[in-house]
Amino acid sequence: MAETSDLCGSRVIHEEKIERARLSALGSHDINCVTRTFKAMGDPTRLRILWALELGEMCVCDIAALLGITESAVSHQLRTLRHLELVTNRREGTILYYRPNDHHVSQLINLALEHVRE
Amino acid sequence: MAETSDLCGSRVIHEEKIERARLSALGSHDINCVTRTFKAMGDPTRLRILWALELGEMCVCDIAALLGITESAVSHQLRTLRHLELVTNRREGTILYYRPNDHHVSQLINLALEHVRE
DNA sequence: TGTATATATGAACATATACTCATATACGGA
DNA sequence: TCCGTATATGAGTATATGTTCATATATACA
Repeated sequence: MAETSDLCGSRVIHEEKIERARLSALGSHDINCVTRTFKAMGDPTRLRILWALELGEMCVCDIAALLGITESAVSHQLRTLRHLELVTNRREGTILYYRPNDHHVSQLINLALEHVRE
Repeated sequence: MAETSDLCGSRVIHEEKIERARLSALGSHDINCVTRTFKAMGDPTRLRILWALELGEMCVCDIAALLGITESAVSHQLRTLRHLELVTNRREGTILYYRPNDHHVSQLINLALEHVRE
């Protein structure tokens, strides 16, 4: 039976495991960035936008028509995705064409699909 | 200049892009499952738990000590991760040892890390 | 310069969710 | 069977977040 000690008000059964985990733990910056990325992809509207853009660039009103929601809602979500550098855009007159920013987006979605379909 | 038509109250500029996206869109079941998976990984507490477990199985109170939160909070989050089959456990007496359920978990985190570090 | 189109943004509201606290369950040992 | 340990669960609460509505900005064209 493992020894039980007490640290910071928490019971600690396997100190060496905790120490090992503490040493390889991600820094708060990494945690925040990765968390925000996953959170962004963890919303049905944003996930459907990202998946659609993998087929090719689309403008805001087309995405709105595809998803059946307002252009304002799409624009808000695109801002979130832009700030996380998950999408980027190019302007042609008054129209903004959005596309995925890098190949990680589709890789992440396909990995998650593999997971849930297994 | 592209033609503008109207469908279901939304402006539609590029009907063929919308149709193409509609045909390859993910079904609502896939969307729900993938969304829940990303949402689960989009929380700092759960992400730190998943990352720690990649080093080897840990029990609830060790995780609580590592993260500096209550065992109740850890247990609640582990339930979420269990239901999504992101983690699994084995019992040894009264102690439950948790570990990642499959290799997708670390692949997803490492991909996201690549993205935010680029 | 004035108007129309396409998108962005701010505030407000309704819902979702992460944690806490209290309590319940599961297992081992006396 | 009674007690202690380890974990699970339910209700409540504070915070976060997705959408809507109203308004602002940017570009094209007359």
